[in-house]
Amino acid sequence: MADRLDIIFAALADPTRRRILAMLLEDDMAVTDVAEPFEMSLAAVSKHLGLLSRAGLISQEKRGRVKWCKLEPDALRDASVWMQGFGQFEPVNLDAFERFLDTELPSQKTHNSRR
Amino acid sequence: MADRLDIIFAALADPTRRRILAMLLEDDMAVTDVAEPFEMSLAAVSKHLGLLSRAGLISQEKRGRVKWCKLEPDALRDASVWMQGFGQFEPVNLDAFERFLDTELPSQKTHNSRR
DNA sequence: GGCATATTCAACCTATTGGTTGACGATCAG
DNA sequence: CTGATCGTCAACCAATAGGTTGAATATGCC
Repeated sequence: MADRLDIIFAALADPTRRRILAMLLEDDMAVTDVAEPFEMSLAAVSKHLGLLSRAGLISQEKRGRVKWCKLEPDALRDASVWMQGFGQFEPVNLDAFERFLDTELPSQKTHNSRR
Repeated sequence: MADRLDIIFAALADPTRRRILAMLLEDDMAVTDVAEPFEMSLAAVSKHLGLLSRAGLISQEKRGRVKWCKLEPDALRDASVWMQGFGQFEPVNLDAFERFLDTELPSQKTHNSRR
């Protein structure tokens, strides 16, 4: 009964998960590497990734011991369509997006080791 | 500490609240009229409206006994900017939006009495 | 004043969320 | 085989979300 949009918006409503998505925007990452910059247990991050995966926002593929996480931006299209129906939004302002990334990715250390 | 985007996305993650927003897209409405099509108490709808208001997605203005609810589509801009940074979304597909409205506004009886 | 209407508040209940820890299964390296 | 690494699972916990009901507060009508 829970609508697809319910799940997508709920997934986006958490700052940890939005930060993960922003990280994956740069590159695919292993679960352990995703978890590294967060001050919480690996299990907690694993749960967040499970939520993102169930929402279709990322996909996960296991190769060997390592499970790679990949951003699936297509899943945002439904939500984006829904939202844009409400407003005559200005043409996309990428600068504003950069500002969001800056606030949500503090202390931008480059991880993505071991590919 | 709860980010503005947290609150906006959380507000959008509930089907009742999305349906309310879609209703307000047509016209401003009094709290009682907003609540009418829902199978839940007035207090519950009032809480939902409070959440939407705190998220900035609607504004509420009391005139006499009646509190009028008004859509504030501007508040969606931040979230929209965030999302669009992730994808090269096709130009807005209004037909898709209409489909969402159909699924989220079942049995479209026209309320908006007593203005 | 006295009653009806519009809306919120307060207390409560249950389910879900976001986190923890410890044990576990899989896979790779030596 | 042994041991380390990768990731999930299960059980638990505190806080929040979404709903209820009943009382309370405004306001409008006669």
